[in-house]
Amino acid sequence: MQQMSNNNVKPTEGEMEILQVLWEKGNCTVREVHEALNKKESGYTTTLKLMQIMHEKGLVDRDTSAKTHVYRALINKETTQQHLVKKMIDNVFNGSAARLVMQALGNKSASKEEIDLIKEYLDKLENK
Amino acid sequence: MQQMSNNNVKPTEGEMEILQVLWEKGNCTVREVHEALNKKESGYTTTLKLMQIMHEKGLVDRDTSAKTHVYRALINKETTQQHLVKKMIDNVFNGSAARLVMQALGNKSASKEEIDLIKEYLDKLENK
DNA sequence: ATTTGAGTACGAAAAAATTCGTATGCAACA
DNA sequence: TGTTGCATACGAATTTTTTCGTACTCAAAT
Repeated sequence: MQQMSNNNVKPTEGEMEILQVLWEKGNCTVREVHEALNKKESGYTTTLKLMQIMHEKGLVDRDTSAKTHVYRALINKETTQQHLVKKMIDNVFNGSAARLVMQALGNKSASKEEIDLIKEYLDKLENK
Repeated sequence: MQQMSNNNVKPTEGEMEILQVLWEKGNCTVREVHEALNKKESGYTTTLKLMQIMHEKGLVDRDTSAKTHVYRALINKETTQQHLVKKMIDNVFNGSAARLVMQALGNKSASKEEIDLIKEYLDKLENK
């Protein structure tokens, strides 16, 4: 079979950084990804290898028709984020979403714009 | 010196689980921790070893006056949570606290009470 | 035609994290 | 006095993740 649900696959931290770039920029070459996350100490082939492994795991797909391959994320951004957030809520905030939220806001000095955005969102949430 | 700020130390995932228990329950023996997180496949000495390593790293302290040692977390819960949240925001939500918040709320169907709590909190945040 | 540069493939080393086996101490108790 | 049960200590094996070295290919420029 090609590959069944890969939603059970848990990306490592390094893989997450790469997925991040792919989600952000859309399709990318290895070099583009490597430059986007300009890790101080880490060679090009490291990024390459990581992306090859991700391909084996079914986390990304790639177009190999040209010499320089082009990668794209296969797993869903929102779903993956959701998993991670849920894990953090359980794991770090004893299951309380509210506590995570406050921590996130208090700490990160969110801008007024961001805060308004969130309020709006909360209103919508409440009215349904 | 005793030990300087250990806030640079980044707990591993396994260590986080243990810290969680220590923060929750206060001081604990190894057995108590091991039972609290009843990992399916993982022996008692694994938990013991992990906690010993955490002691070396300065993540926990322990009272060895009795035969059965009693551990307590040395690093601060809020500070640690803050670090983790910040990392997640940067790493997974492209620096947007708001996006993490919405993900956390949308997903976890927070109760009306929780939502109100958060709104209140936001108002306070905005007014200073 | 050669050289050069940018790309992939991939084994294997290195580093990090987890897990376990076994030695040993000690206290309770049969 | 054993013997049994829980506890620590700790080296070492295992597993997971990251990193790199090197070989090979191909196209473009010399």
